[in-house]
Amino acid sequence: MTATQELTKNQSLVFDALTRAEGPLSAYTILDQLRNNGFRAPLQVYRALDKLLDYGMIHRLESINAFVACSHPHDHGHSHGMIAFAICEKCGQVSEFSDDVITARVREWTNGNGFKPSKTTIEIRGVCANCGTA
Amino acid sequence: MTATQELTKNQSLVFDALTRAEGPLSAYTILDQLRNNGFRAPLQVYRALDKLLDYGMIHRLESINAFVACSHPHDHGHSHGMIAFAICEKCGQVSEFSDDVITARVREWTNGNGFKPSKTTIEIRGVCANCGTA
DNA sequence: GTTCGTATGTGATGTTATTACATTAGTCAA
DNA sequence: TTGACTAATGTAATAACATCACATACGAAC
Repeated sequence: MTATQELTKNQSLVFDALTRAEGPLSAYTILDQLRNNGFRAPLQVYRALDKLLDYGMIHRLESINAFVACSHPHDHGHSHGMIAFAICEKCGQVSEFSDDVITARVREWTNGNGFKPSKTTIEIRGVCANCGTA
Repeated sequence: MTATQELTKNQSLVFDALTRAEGPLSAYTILDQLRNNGFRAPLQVYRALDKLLDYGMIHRLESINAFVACSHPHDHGHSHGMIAFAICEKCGQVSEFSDDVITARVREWTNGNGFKPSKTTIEIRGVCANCGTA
């Protein structure tokens, strides 16, 4: 799965909504935006979100219960490491970055403790440069 | 706020419930455990949790909507850095650690990007050593 | 004792996510 | 073409998590 064309109808609608938004959306916000496209129930959104997460095309922001389109569309899994998110609590903007040192350091801990990681969440909430100076 | 004695009645009850548990509990699980102590409504739990979070005596695990007693009771704020959690998806056990390198690396990013962090979440979900070998 | 801040009690409501079950559509093989 | 299988979808109900609004009680300061 590498291109939007291979998505199903519902998956495309949800992915497009997230891409248009340029910021995180809750599942229910997506649902409301897609009512004109025939969406009636939360499950239609959640099912699409699950697949898009599988495909690495979107991310879930655990600390705010919202979803955002991946900002590195040509590197879906960020194959080399974990991703960190900086979430502005004023404007909602999300910056996505990955850091090899952090990745290595986390892996050190998990290796040293016999812990098999499946998913790692790194989320920094605060105020972005724009909102901080304004 | 440094000792359990200074907590209010509800705060003590909630904190004790979390301490007894030796693992994360959801707000509603705590509520159910405290019904015999006069708890009737979620807000009683959430208010106590908010305070305990303020005091640094407990942590909130964003990725599983649960709360856990701080495992470093003599260093409530882990004053020097951010805390990471390794959460076992089999047995629910949570390991808490802090890593200066990760802390520094995150701070580098935020400084470099003019981002003022207020709260940072690092949660590793996976399978702990015990559950992995069993 | 009045005032004020903090804590508490209670019901209703808001928000996020899942379960259960029915239906539709596509694929592949006999 | 039919049948069997799998993936996607539709829908209603419910579960799980969290907050709002308002009333009451308690304790310290004056």
